[in-house]
Amino acid sequence: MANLDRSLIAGLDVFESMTAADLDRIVGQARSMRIARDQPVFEQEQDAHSFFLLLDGHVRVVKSTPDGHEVTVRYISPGELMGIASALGRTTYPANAIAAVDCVVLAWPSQLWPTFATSFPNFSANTYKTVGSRLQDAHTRVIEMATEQVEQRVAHALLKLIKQSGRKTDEGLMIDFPLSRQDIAEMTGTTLHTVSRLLSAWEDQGLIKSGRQRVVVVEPHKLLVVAECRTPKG
Amino acid sequence: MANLDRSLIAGLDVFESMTAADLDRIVGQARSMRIARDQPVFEQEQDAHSFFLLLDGHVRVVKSTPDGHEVTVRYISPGELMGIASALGRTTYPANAIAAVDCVVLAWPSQLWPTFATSFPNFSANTYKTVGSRLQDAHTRVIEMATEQVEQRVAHALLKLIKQSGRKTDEGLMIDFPLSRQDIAEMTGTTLHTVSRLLSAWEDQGLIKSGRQRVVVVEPHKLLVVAECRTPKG
DNA sequence: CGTCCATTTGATCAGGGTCAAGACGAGTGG
DNA sequence: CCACTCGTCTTGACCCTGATCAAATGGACG
Repeated sequence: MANLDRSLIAGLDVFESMTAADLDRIVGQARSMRIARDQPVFEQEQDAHSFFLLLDGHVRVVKSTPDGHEVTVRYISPGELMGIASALGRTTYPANAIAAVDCVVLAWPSQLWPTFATSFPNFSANTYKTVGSRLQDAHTRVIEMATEQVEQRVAHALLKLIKQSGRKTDEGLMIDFPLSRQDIAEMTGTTLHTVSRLLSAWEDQGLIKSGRQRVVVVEPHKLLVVAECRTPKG
Repeated sequence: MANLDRSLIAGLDVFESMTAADLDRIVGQARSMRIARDQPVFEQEQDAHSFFLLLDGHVRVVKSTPDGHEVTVRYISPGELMGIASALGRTTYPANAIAAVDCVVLAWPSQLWPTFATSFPNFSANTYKTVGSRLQDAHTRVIEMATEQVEQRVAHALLKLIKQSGRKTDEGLMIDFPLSRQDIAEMTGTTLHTVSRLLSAWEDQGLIKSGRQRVVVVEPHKLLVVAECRTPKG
């Protein structure tokens, strides 16, 4: 619980242009936690006692519907905030956050937020900028779901994932956490069957390589052509 | 441009628990504008010079895609903020805002936001609460698009509209601004043809009455049954 | 009275969901 | 080290929802 150093968070976007002293004050009130793969960081409808910063790993944010569907809202990468319900006046978390791999997170009690917001206006502004871009992302997804074919949505989803979590390998850009066909289906509003067919077709065309819970994009450029292909409705 | 009184905004959610003096200071820096029906309040990609409060009327917020699609993000009702890009660190508006009927709005220059945020913490917190619920709405729509049939999405859309803009009449709850089949289609990611067929069917069943750009929900309860009907995928 | 736009309705058809079955690979326990 | 099991992935066949194409109807307004 001790020995947290400001070097953990210095350099991250949300802490941009803050003094070392402020970073110390912030980090000093955090506790760090390890979350094992497939374990929740926080859960939908739970009391939002803390907000979090992902230091290492990848977290999947999923909303469950009453009728048993799961829709993946986004993946969180290292350096990103999550569970910031308190900054938006909510008292419960709106979704489940599941560790896609073993993770390390920092956690602050939610009741610190009002103090942080007034004491560190830069931090506050950067946080709301994050919120703004997530709102933007959500609207983009609504638009994709409304106007694009499944093939384009899946292509866009893969491109987004390699942009935010792509790791260069000799074969191409690998998504560096386990990602099943089912996971992709939950991101794009389709079924694992359709995703499987699409990935198989793309593999035949040499656009990607894939295996069990693993996807490598070999030809991002050509995949982008698929994603932007105009065969819309309307 | 003068004669703006705090009574215009007192009592609105976003100005909850603020003093008369603060309301005066805020309203004193606004200018009021009339926007004629079908005219823009602000436009996508434009420099976000101002943020707005809708005093009277209804505004449709629409995103246009490069390939000519239009997706309606939400309708704004009197008392709601809009164009608050500046509060989220954006410099341009993310969407078009079109007056669905003749409107009256208050406008503040965007550069006032940082001052407002620090001077009126209640106003700031309430604004971010609004942002939070819009993020929530956006995610709800993603989930609807991913898991529901068109019929259920259209039913949900109508129910949302009567909840936020329903006016009681002797026939039922009327959506009190012009709303075409095309408008409903743009909210739900379908076509005007499908919407027309659904509304016709519902009219035959006595759930609604409708006409040119006009929808009255006669049996909200039964419509809710349609909206919640479980015939999902997965 | 004529024009324009919103709406209705029918016919067709394909994208992709559903159902079904099997193959593959990883981890486990004997 | 091997057999077994379980979860992921693949692939085929079928069919339904809802998009597309086409055309007619009906108000509203000048």
